[in-house]
Amino acid sequence: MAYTVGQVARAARVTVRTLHHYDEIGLLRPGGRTPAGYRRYDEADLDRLQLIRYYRELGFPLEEIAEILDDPDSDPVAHLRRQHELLSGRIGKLQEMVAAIEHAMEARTLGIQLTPEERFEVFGDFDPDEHAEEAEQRWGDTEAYRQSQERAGHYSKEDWLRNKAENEDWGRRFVALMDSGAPADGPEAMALAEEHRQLITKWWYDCSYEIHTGLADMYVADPRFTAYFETLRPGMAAYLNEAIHANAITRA
Amino acid sequence: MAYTVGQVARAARVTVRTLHHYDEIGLLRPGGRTPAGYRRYDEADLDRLQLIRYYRELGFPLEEIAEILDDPDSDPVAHLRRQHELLSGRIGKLQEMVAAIEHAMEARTLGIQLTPEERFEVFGDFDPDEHAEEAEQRWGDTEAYRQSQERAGHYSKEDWLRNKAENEDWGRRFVALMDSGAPADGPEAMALAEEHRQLITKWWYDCSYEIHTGLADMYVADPRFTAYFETLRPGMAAYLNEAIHANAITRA
DNA sequence: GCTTGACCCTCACGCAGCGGGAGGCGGGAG
DNA sequence: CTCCCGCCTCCCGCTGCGTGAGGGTCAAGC
Repeated sequence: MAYTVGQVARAARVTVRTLHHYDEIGLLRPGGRTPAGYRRYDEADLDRLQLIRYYRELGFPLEEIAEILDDPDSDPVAHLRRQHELLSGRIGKLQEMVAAIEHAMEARTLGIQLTPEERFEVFGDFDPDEHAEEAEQRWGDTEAYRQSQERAGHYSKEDWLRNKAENEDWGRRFVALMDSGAPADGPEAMALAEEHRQLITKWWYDCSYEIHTGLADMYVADPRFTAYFETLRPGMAAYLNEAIHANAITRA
Repeated sequence: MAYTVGQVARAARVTVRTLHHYDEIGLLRPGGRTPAGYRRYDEADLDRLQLIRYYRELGFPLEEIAEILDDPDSDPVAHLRRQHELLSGRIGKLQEMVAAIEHAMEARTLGIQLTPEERFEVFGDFDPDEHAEEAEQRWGDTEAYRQSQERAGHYSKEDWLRNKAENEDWGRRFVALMDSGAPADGPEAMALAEEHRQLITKWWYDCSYEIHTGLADMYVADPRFTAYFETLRPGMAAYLNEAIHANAITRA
């Protein structure tokens, strides 16, 4: 069974030009040609093109793909296996990016300023030694700097004010609940935790129970977030953390 | 607080040249310059660069990023929100690709040939009508074609033979179990299901319980896979499916 | 006050990975 | 025999930087 460039292009969702290019640079030479010079692709070519597409999707340069594919030491299965790993890695990285976005959004709502490193942390590993030491000199006394910048955030719009009002209203009711002595895993605390989750969903993004517990853990893990809640009411970070977890468990 | 190009470049994990480029094309103009002409970046520039990096990671061209960022109708939060959605979408797509890879690997182990469309299905939506009708003419009578190609697979190597032997051994024992009249959710069936999972892990990729049940469902959903198991022993596809599910539930 | 080394500046050319068009041949349907 | 679509081979253009060349700058140390 042989296919023309156009057929292959449509099936593989690439342009004819791309196939020409791959032919030119020797990455994917069609199995043969017709007397008139038309390219004829066979099954083996499709196999190869499939692998090429996956490697491209993963960001490999064409030359490197050619090397990988022409390596006699790796059979077709090895490629699939490898791509499986690479894809899993990519997914993990993207999930980190999602977490970073959530972190950034949460920081904004509370008016907390992130350090330059934190903003870009997710974009790659860099020498942690270099970081730990240089950070102090390069970005100044970060803690003091943060304090000064805190709540200086980047507000905008009118919605923003309503959002803030709703948040503060929720905060007052939450503090009142704590003062009442109600348990953190009781129905009232869980109700307010749920309301918190829905406030996030309403104003920011679709906050699942999983994401919500992730945020809750950050509230007690990241000192700046902890500090924020502790200023509202001592013990609030831990109390809120427990309430969110209790809520997530019973609702999910 | 102002930063030099070098500082920003290190923090954001881009090159100085890239920042120069962004300045040139107007995508990211530094907040100011020193008397000597040195670029000085401020916090707002870092904010913007962070967004740029995320959009780039998502494959947006620079010009489009500029448009998006300079759109007065979308505040900073809207960007984060948007990126959150886009990232989630990307993750979903990659997960489909992983599933496709697993599908391809499984097809290979059983010597089943995929159609050209199936190979590239994951790379984008295309008109399903066009597909359903044209597929028949363009790729020939697919069912007959598949039959003829079945088991003509792409074998290689020596490991391959050992793998095959182990698989067949497992198959014999599984058929024997079925003949014994043991229930599909009984301990022996679950033990063989577990062994199946570990064979995949040993020879192909790390097969979690989740992936395993996904495969099991494919065995009864995709007629070609069903056919394969049914030739070994009528009723085997459904029986194996149940065993795998039972195993996954009790072990996980 | 002078050197040194790390950092900054502005051109300017180059390269990958195609996009897109020009100009021309091939082939099957009518 | 003609029409039209699909194929062919140049070839120029674009994006997103990499990589110097050639030359100023600034903080540190002597």
